[in-house]
Amino acid sequence: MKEIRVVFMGTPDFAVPVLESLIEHTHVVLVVSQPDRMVGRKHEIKPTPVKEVALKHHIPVFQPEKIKTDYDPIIKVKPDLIITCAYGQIIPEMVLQIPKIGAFNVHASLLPKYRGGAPIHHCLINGDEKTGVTIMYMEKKMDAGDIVSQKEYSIKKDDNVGTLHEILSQMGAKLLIETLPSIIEGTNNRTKQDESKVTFAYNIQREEEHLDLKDTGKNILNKIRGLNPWPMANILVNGEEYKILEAYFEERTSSVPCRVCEVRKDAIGIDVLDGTIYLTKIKPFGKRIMPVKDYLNGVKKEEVLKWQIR
RNA sequence: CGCGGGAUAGAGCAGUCUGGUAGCUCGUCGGGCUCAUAACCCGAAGGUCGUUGGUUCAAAUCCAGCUCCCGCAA
Repeated sequence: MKEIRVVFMGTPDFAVPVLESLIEHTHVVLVVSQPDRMVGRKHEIKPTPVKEVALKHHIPVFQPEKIKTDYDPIIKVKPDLIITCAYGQIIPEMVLQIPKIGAFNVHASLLPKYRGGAPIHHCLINGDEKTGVTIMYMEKKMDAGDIVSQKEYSIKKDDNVGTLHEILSQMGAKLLIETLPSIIEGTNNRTKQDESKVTFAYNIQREEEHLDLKDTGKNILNKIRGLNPWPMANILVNGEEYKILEAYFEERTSSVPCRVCEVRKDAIGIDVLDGTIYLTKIKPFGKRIMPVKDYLNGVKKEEVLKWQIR
């Protein structure tokens, strides 16, 4: 596959293993990534993770503001293949027609479930038992192309966004390399997505990060898991935003939602609809992430029992 | 020059306003109690109070610069 000329389009960490595999097995002639953005508190501009890898391997990088109108460099390198993974911009049909063999995408869900930018978060929030990765044809419509190959993953009880992200990005890279020979030979599978089973996983909105303590313990735990370690679920304590990273749940018949009912040695118990959520890892306002055990070393138990939670 | 919070023992914090012997809760180590323990009791080690300079008889504390961390906003 070394002679296959590939243009890779991707931006965040998730795309890095895919790019690295492509570099190892094919001839990556150009990397397309989002423009460098200001990140952090100061005016620091950081290259995207994908760009860093490209630079390390001395591969040219192209970072158009608008791929919709600005794609000449892709034409110039005469690619056989375009591979995308979490690029971050809608890619116009004109670009998809450039490569001789075709344009393919690596997506972190079992399509047609969870089209969109945050499939990992949504499968955890919904409490799914399995997810996976999909290699599919690129189409004008987002994540709607025909499926070439898929691989499933059984979600473990202690998986969160961080662990799934890691696992699925590796899995996606591996599946792509396994699938590539058939794509190059033209012997690959091509299955239409069942439109009746399509669901969407849009990016998480700021308001969705807030925990509804009148919900069931199970739903709340799923949400905590599905937002950990990024962007993190939160509650308001005395008007300040506390992030919740880990918790466990105990069922209880009589509970008054939103109230701190118990302070244990290493957990803070808050009543929800059908029991008590015990917080074990939090990020207090203005502080860093810490186990609740550490947090309790520095505050009085009585103060915690007086928390006004919303 | 976008706005704000912070840095004190391995961890989480108090002390700073009003300058005068370095504290609390944990953890660690040693000993005791116990059939036993993550429980309880006794004891110990562990800090140039982020960094540099200034004021002062005396600075964790007051003043100024710098570094790093954390939110918000982008």
